Amino acid sequence: MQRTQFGAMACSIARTLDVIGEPWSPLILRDVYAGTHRFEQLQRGLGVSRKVLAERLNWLVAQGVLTRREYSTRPVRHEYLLTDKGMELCDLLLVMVRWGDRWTAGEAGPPVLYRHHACGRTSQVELRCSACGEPMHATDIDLLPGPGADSPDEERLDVPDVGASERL
Amino acid sequence: MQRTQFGAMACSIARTLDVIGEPWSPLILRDVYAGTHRFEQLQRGLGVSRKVLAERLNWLVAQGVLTRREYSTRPVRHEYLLTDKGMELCDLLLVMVRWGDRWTAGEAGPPVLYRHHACGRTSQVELRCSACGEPMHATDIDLLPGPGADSPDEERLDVPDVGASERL
DNA sequence: TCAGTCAGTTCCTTTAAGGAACGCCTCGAT
DNA sequence: ATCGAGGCGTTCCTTAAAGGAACTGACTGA
Repeated sequence: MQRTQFGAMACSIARTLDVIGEPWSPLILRDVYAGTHRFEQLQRGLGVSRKVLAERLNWLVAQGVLTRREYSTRPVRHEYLLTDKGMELCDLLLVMVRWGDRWTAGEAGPPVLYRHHACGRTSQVELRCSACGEPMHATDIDLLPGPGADSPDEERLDVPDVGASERL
Repeated sequence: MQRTQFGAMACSIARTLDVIGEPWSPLILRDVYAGTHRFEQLQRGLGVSRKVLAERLNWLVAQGVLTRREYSTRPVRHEYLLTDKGMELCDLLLVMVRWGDRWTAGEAGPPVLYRHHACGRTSQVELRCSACGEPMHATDIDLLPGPGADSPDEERLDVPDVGASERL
């Protein structure tokens, strides 16, 4: 498949995809978050091939999203736990859940409900502006080049410039 | 690659991935959101192969995330626009941006800034509970089986049961 | 008439996913 | 002590998908 590496792009979306964009990675994250920490359980629960699971776990550990913790010496056995970095990635899962619930759940309704500790109620996440606290959606936003933008280009805001050769 | 279909799983994350989980799809969505609507521009901006771009665009149109609008008869030319369903998917991009900015941007800082129309300030999205309005993160949540759950299993909450044969 | 634009499509090569088998270590029962 | 099962990978082969370049086809403008 010889897949393009997204990590080098000057775009936080591409760089996030570099970390969890591979097939299965978000589902592995979901299961670890939901309490499945061991290789065998993950493999059976997901139905993913052992080869891919091993690759993904190594990658996620290398990226600092998961940690490997020894839960048994002799034989040495590890389990996989979320780091802070990984736990924050789970916020992304919550937003995926909201969209999936809204647009793909259909008649049956959402397969999982989320109860908020603070208020004890079953609810969903909502996106709000960190500055004013009002709802903030993709429609309510202007894009501006930030300090990490790599090319002061015309109107191409977050389009990566990897090749940097054919400009046009 | 003979990839597993996620769409059939009883999990909103898996079903969302089925829609935009393929490589390039989120970046295509990003560019359409940022104002790139035509095949040629998308292809050049992303550096994706034309074959894959055509496949992805067809899929996203089929899923109702994008619409094809004719902007020229003779020759017939279409441009790609976000539907409401697609625009709501962009919320997901905003959350990816926040994580990417925080964990992958490094020294250079975020490549793109977001200005909130309502308050005019440059800010980020924040996740809050739709019921009580307080911050709501993956750490603040309990998972409960919902109406759309497919198997009243033990503790495996949102793990799909596609095989349904090997239970253990 | 000829180059150029735009949107795909086709073909070939390379790489990744699926899936099954195997390897290795250890514990527990016979 | 021997056998089987649990747990965690690794290896191998097949199949499918990504990359990339070339090609088609309908137009435009010089």
